[in-house]
Amino acid sequence: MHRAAVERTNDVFAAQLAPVGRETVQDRVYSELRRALIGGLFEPSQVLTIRGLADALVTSTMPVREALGRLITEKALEALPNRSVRVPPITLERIDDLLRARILIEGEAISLAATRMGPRGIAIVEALLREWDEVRALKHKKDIDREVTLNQSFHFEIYRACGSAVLIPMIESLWLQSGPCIRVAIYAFSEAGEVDTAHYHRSIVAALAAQDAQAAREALVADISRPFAFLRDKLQSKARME
Amino acid sequence: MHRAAVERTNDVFAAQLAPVGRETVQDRVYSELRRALIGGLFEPSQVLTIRGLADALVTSTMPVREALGRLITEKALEALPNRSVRVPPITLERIDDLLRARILIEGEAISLAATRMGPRGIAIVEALLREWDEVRALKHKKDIDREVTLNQSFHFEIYRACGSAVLIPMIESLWLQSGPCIRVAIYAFSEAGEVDTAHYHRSIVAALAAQDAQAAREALVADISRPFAFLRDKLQSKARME
DNA sequence: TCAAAGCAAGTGTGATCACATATCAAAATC
DNA sequence: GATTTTGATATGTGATCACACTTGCTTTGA
Repeated sequence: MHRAAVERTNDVFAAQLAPVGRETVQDRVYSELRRALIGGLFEPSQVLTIRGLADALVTSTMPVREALGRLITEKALEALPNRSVRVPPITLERIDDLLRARILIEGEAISLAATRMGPRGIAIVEALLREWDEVRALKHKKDIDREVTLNQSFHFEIYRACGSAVLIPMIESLWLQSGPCIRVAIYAFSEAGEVDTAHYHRSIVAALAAQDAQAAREALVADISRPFAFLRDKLQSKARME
Repeated sequence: MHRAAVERTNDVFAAQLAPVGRETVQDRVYSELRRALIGGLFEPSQVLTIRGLADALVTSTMPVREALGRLITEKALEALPNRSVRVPPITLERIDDLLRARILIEGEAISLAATRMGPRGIAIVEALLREWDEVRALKHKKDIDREVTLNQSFHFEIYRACGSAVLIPMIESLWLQSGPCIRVAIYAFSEAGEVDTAHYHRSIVAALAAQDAQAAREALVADISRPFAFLRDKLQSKARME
């Protein structure tokens, strides 16, 4: 076929056809497992099997085993000496360890973002906040998954502005690791009567709009510390009862 | 066989037989590739193929592809849109990004370690320093690999004392990412006449022995910043020449 | 009655095959 | 002679098979 003809063809369809994407099955499995982990769909200490997940995801074992291997290297899952793999169990030490790391790294990221996030970025996170308010307005239906997703978008929209290709994957890894814990904390919130989560987020946005890095960091620390503190108390009281 | 007979057998051999270990082929491949990456055996931008590595490591493709996948998720390698994988190229932004992250996280780790590392830990790192001096004494043979290994042991022996199961894997990931860059810097050192690396390490040990977290952090920052600064200058002057 | 042996189902690991795509050089076409 | 086409080779991906190990239950034997 002549070159001109090929380009003609491209021109005709370019506007109408969406790119079909080149995502592999493995990528989809990996993304799906990540989503499930961050969303807290798996419980701490839950054992996962390759064939079980392959059946659930309607694929063969191959993409699943590679995805599991990747999640194990980022400590989102844990390889037992039996060669079986499970969601890491919650311990007090792990909670404190995760919180400290998150404060350190996400605090740094938001400090950087405070000076680099333009009005356009601010507008986006403000829109996310409004969307969240709408979800919370119709309270009758506890759409926790939706809230988790919005919270994630809110935070990562900010972190993205820090412009670090090194820090952001680390934060993702930390969210992956704290996902199963956070889920427990969220359920605890639901039982205990929810505190105003939105308040912290509004403080964060205000600090970012003022380009006040220190205030943004402090508001963020308060925001991410709260569920961890909640979870910590819960675990301790449970430990006392036994 | 009766239980008593089994235990008799165990008693007889327990002292003589070493545990045989349960490492999989995939684990060995992964470790070997990590070693090569941290040691800078691969060059930035070098493309790696599954079958090529499998031949070089004398295994099949299966363990290699899973190891590559794991290294890609921790950003030690990079997946190109062609689906081929390469060692990430060096850019000025990436160097600054990596250095900032390393200062942040390794600085925190050594601060924690300063108060938690007992005299026993101090003795170990001092022994590593003496071993290093010996290697440097016979200077005629530039045993760079040995020095890289000793440097790694020195740093991670300290980080191990911080007691964080979250921070340490992150530091390993950062070393994996900066390995290929550092190798370039080390060669630059060799050409430019080496500055006294040992000085910084002695400062670190002194600060740790005095449990002075702030001084330890500052000495560490100086230590890890130096090769990055060197590499940075080298890249900039090369960029000017083109 | 109870512990030990044996068996069967389940699971992870590694090897191999089939297939789609990428790459690159030779050949063909203008 | 430059550009396109074509074909051979190389490479990543997914499926399937074979094997070893684990696990839990049943059967056996004292």
